[in-house]
Amino acid sequence: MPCHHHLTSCEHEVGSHRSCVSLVPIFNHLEAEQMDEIMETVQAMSYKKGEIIYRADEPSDALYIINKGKVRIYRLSETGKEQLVRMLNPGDFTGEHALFSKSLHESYAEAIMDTSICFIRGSDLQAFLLKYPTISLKILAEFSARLEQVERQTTRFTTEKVETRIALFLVEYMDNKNIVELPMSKKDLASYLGTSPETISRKFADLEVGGYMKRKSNKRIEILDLDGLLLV
Amino acid sequence: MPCHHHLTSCEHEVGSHRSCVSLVPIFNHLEAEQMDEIMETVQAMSYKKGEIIYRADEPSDALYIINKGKVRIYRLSETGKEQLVRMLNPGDFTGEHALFSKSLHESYAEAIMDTSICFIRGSDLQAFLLKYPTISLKILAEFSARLEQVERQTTRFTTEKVETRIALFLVEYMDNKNIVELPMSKKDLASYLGTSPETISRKFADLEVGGYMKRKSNKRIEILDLDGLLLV
DNA sequence: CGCTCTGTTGAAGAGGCTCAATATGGGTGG
DNA sequence: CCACCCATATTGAGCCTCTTCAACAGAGCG
Repeated sequence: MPCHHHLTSCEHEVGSHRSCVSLVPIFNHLEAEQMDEIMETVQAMSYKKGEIIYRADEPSDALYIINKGKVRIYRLSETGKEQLVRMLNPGDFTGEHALFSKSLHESYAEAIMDTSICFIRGSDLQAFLLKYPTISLKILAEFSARLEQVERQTTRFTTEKVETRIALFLVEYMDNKNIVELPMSKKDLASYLGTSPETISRKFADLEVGGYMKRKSNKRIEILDLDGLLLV
Repeated sequence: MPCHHHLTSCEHEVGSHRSCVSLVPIFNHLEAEQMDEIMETVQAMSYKKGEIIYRADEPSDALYIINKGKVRIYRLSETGKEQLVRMLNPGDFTGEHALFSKSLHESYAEAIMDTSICFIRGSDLQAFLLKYPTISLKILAEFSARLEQVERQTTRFTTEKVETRIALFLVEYMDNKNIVELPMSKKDLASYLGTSPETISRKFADLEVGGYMKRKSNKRIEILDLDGLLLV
C-alpha cells in the first residue's frame, strides 16, 4: 500500500534491530532468502540529531534507506535560499539521483532526530535490480508517485495563493477524525509551502477566525469546515 | 547521453518511418532482435495539431513514446488554472504515472503540431522489464533526472523572483553561440515559469535595456552578458 | 485580406515579504 | 523539579514585486 503523500510516517512498523531490508516497500515483496542475500550487502550507520547525511555536490554511490528516525531533504537555490523538499520516515529511501543519473547530489539530507540508516552500494543495488527485476518495478512505482507529487506541488506554487496552498496541505494531512498532526515545525512548513513563517502564522490565524479550523496544540489542528477550507 | 533539460529536442535523429523503438534512449541499447521483439507489440497513432492525447482523470494502460512532432504536458490546478509541466519531443515518453503507480492521469497531453506516437501497453512493457532488466535501469535514470529537474524548478519558484527565473531559464537554454531559441510561445513560457505573459514581456524588455540580452527575432535571443544575467 | 490569437505596454491594486519587536515553550542543566 | 534560555512562533507596519484589467499592436493562418 503506497503512501499518497510523503511527509508523515507510512507506518512501516520498523522493529528496533531487524535490518531495514525486510521492512521496506521496495524489498519486502521478495522471498526471505532473497532478502537475506540483500541484507548481507547492506551497511548500517547512525546519525545524531542535526548531523548532515549528505550535501549537494558531494559524490555518492549508495542508496540510503531510513531505518529509524527522521530525515529532512532540502535544497539551496541559486541565490542561497533553502527549500524543504521532503521528509523521510522509516522505510523511505533517498540518494537515488546520484545512483541512477549523475554522480553528485543536488540536495541536502539532515537527520532531525537520532537516525539510523542502511546503505546499499550502487553497484550492489544494480546487480540486484538485474537479478530480481521486480525490485525495479517497485522503485519505478515509487519514482513515478514522487514525480506526480512534486509536479502537483509545483503547479500549486504557480497557480494558488498561500492561503489555498495551506488549506490543501491541511486537507491532505487530515486524518479520519478531522485532526491534522503537523509533521514538521512551522518554519519548515513555511519552507515546504514556499512562503515565510510569518505568513504561515497569519494565515493560520485567519483560518481560525474564519471558523475553518482550530488549533488544539502547537502541532495539532482540528478541521472544522472541510468544504469551506477547499474553497478558500 | 541524457538530456540535462527537457524542453528542447535532444536530437534523437528520428527517421521518418522507422519505428520509434530503435531510436529511443530507453530501448536503443538493446540488441537488434530484442528491439524487433518490442516493436511487434508497439502500436502507432497519429494526432493532428491541437488534439488531446490524454486528459486528467482518464485511465490509461500504455506508455506513449513520441515518434514525430511535439507534445505539451500541462496540469490544471485545484482552482482551474493551467501550468505547463514539460514539452515532449521525438524520443521522449510519457504516461508513466498511470502505468507504474496509479491508473489515472493527472495531467493533460496535447499535440501542438502533427504528431505520431507509439504505444506500448502496460502489460507488454512490464513483461519486457522483467525479461530485459536493463530497460528498467534506463527508465530509472530518466525518472531520477526528471525528479531532479522538477525539484530544481520547484525550488526556483519558491526562492527566486521572476526575473531570476527567466535569467536561469535563458542560461540553461543558451547554445554555444550565446543564442537562445525559445522552445515555446511566450504565453507557454509564462506558464512554465509560473508567471504571466505580461510579466514575461516586461522582464524581457528590462533585460534588453539592461544590456543583458538582445531579441534577434520573435523566438531568437542573443545573450550579451552571461555573468550579469546570473546575478540579476 | 481580414480575423484571431499572441504579444506589448500602461496603470492600479493586492498579496506576501522583510524587518523588527515581543511572546512562547520545550529542552537542558543545575 | 524548577528555572533559565534560546529557538520557534506571533504580531505589526511598510514596501515591493507581480498580478490583473484594459487597450493596442503585430503576426500567423485560412
